Order: sequence, then C-alpha cells, then structure tokens
Amino acid sequence: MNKPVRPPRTEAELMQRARKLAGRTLGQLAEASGRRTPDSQTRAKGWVGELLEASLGATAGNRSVPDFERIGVELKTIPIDHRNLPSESTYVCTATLTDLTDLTWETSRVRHKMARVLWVPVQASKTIAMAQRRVGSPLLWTANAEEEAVLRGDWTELTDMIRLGQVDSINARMGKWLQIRPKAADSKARTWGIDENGHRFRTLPRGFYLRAAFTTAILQRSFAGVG
DNA sequence: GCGTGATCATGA
DNA sequence: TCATGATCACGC
Repeated sequence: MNKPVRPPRTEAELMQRARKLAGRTLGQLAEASGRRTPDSQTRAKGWVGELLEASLGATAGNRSVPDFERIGVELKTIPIDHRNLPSESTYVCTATLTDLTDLTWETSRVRHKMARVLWVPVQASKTIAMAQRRVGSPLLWTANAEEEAVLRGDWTELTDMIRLGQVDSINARMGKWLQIRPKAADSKARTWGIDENGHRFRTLPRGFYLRAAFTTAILQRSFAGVG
C-alpha cells in the first residue's frame, strides 16, 4: 500500500474528503492506495469497504471501535444497482446470544454503531467492471426520532426472543428495518446460545443487518428538499 | 471463534 | 426478480 491517509480530525474534514471521492472509480482509488482491483467480489467481499476505509483514513482495523475513532463516525459503503438503489442489506454487528440480562437498546452495539454513520454509495452492478465502478455522494447520518424508534422496536423484539431462548426461531422475515441473519464462515459454525430452559447450547452465530429498504429510505430522506 | 469488511447463490 | 440463508477473506 501507498502512503496511508491520515485520520480525519473533524467531521467537516471527513466530509470534504468523501465529497472529493464522489465520481471517482474504484480503479482510481485502488491505484492511489496501491491495491489490486479484483475481477470479482466473490472472493473479495469486503474489498470495496476496505478500499474506502483506506481512502478516507479509517483506522479501526478489526477492533470494535468506530472506523473514525477520533470523531466517532462509522463508515458504511452501500452497493447501488443500475437504478441507483441499494442492492444489498447492510451488516451492523454480531448479535449477543448469552448474558443479555443487563443489555438495553441504549447500551446495545447496534445503537452505538448506528449513532453516526457516513454512508457512501458505490456502484455494484455486475455489468460494470470492478475498476470502472464509481463512488457516489456521501451522506453523514444520524437517525431521526422516527427512525430510531423503529430500530429500537426491531432490536427489542429480536433481543427479547433471544432472551426467551428462542434464537433458533428467529428468521430474517422478522423486523421492519433491522433483521437477524446468520453471520458465520458457513452453516456449520457454532457459538453458544441459550435455549428455552435457560441452558447453554450450540447454535449458529447471528448478526444484525439493516434491510436494503432502510438504506433506500435514508438516502431518499437526504435528497428531500435538495432538488 | 469472533471481530472487521461484506456479497453470493438459490429457493420462493 | 428478490430476500433469505449461506458464504468468503483476514487478523488475532
């Protein structure tokens, strides 16, 4: 890799950088940071996210802290289809399956992750070669009251099921905007969960995801009144 | 296995 | 066509 980008010191600095990236291709960003552009994402699923992290000066690596630690901002890239709409859900964090007694929405990882997010749309149509895909206009976002109420409701409903030992009854159809889906190397992966008798048992690791309908809605909201 | 980053691939 | 359930890579 080339010279690392230094971490942004303010949100304004981060936004200035993000706006400069808008319109550039992934190939250009890859060259600037000395990375090879993969032909496909099948075996490079996190590549775009890591490329944007490097391009904007994120420092968190795989630590459980915000991507832009100093200013408390999380970076999320949004894959965009040919209609300019999000084509995938957005992973948020792993779901806690044991020791939930003192866990509340206020102290949850979901809320902390979602507190302040820089959304960066990136073209993801397979009809566009990886290196030619372009970065879109960034959105620095915080949930408004209505959004947070829905997220809190979804989180509470799903977390209550886990508390009651019903984790294996959770499916991805639950939750309006926030859902729980597997988050693992494969379907054989196992972590500890709690069954309906309160006993520990082996189960598939899960994660919280934001539905594409949610990111569609917040991108729409950001355009409202702008033209 | 769990954290980071996500997208793939198939059934409905 | 599209969302669900499965999967890929990497550091530690």
